[in-house]
Amino acid sequence: MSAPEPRTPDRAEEAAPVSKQRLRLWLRMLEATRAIEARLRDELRTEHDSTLPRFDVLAALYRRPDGLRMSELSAMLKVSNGNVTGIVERLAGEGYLERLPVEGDRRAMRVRLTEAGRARFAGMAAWHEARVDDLLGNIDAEELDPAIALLARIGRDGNDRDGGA
Amino acid sequence: MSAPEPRTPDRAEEAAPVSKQRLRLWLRMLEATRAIEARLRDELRTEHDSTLPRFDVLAALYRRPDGLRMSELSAMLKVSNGNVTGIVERLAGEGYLERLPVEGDRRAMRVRLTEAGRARFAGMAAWHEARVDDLLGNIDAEELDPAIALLARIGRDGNDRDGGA
DNA sequence: GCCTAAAACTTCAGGCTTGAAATAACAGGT
DNA sequence: ACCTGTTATTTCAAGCCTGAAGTTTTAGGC
Repeated sequence: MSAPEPRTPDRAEEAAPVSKQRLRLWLRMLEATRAIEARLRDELRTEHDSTLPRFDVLAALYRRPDGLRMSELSAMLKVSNGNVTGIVERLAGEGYLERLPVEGDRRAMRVRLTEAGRARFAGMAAWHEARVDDLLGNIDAEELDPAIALLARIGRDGNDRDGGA
Repeated sequence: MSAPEPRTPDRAEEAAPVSKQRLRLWLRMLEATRAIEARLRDELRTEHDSTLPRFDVLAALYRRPDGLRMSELSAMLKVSNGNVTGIVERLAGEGYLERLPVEGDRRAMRVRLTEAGRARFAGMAAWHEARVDDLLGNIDAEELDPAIALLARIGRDGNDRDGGA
């Protein structure tokens, strides 16, 4: 119990290394993702005076000229409702988006980019794409499709502990 | 093979799609990583009453019976010094690690797991490896090595904006 | 119309994270 | 011994994030 060693060399002679390799893959994923995120966050802060969460919100709204409800926004970004409340509040304070009432449902809020917000995001988006292209420059064209396909299979379906309860 | 690529006579004619693909790869990386992180964080919280940052600190210290200095710890985990201060404070409060003076340098702090900390991590580590193995169960054995190799090339070397200044 | 359950948000406490500023201690030169 | 610059660490403000609890409004059943 004190050391995570391969316990049963008899039957699981091949299963153990594979699980180790999966763990290694996971650590590399984390490492790579965090390195790039750190880079983007830093430059977003120093050169664009913004943050990744703000960028994500602007990006989601940019393709929706009519805006989104708070709950749609949080579902799309996969963050909690309360989280979106705060980010939207700050972005609205900065003049990049506006909150509108939803006709027929006084509980709901529709949130939409202002013109300033559209212009703001357009500038950041071009920078962002170029920057990501550069940071992933190591990956050649023919490697992209397979890598995308592989990652698309991770974290989606029911790899639940209970095989499908 | 899947995309009918013309032979790109012009310079920018191929650069654009590749950069789009790199962006797509980045978004998939983010998506997959966040999905798994969310899963692990949730179960770590509900089933082990802990968090990912705490787990990371315990993991780093587990392989170092003599402990680590605060600065070594933050360098290893690639987070700020101030961040580590807080996490270590909480873990020490919970009795899982202890802070010792460093002989010959009264500025420095050595941090080491207690016996309770070792036992605590040993339990979580087995769970963690099994859980990651399950969450990445979609990835077959023969895909692991190439994927690991590809990710190892991301986020490391100088893909800096200034090509080598 | 009234009641209850559900939905859309917000608020809050607690924790994580960073970058900047503050403290304390060391190291080297004079 | 005294400065000066550097190193190790903590402190702090601000933001991000979650899950839980609270508010207001809607929808459905009666």
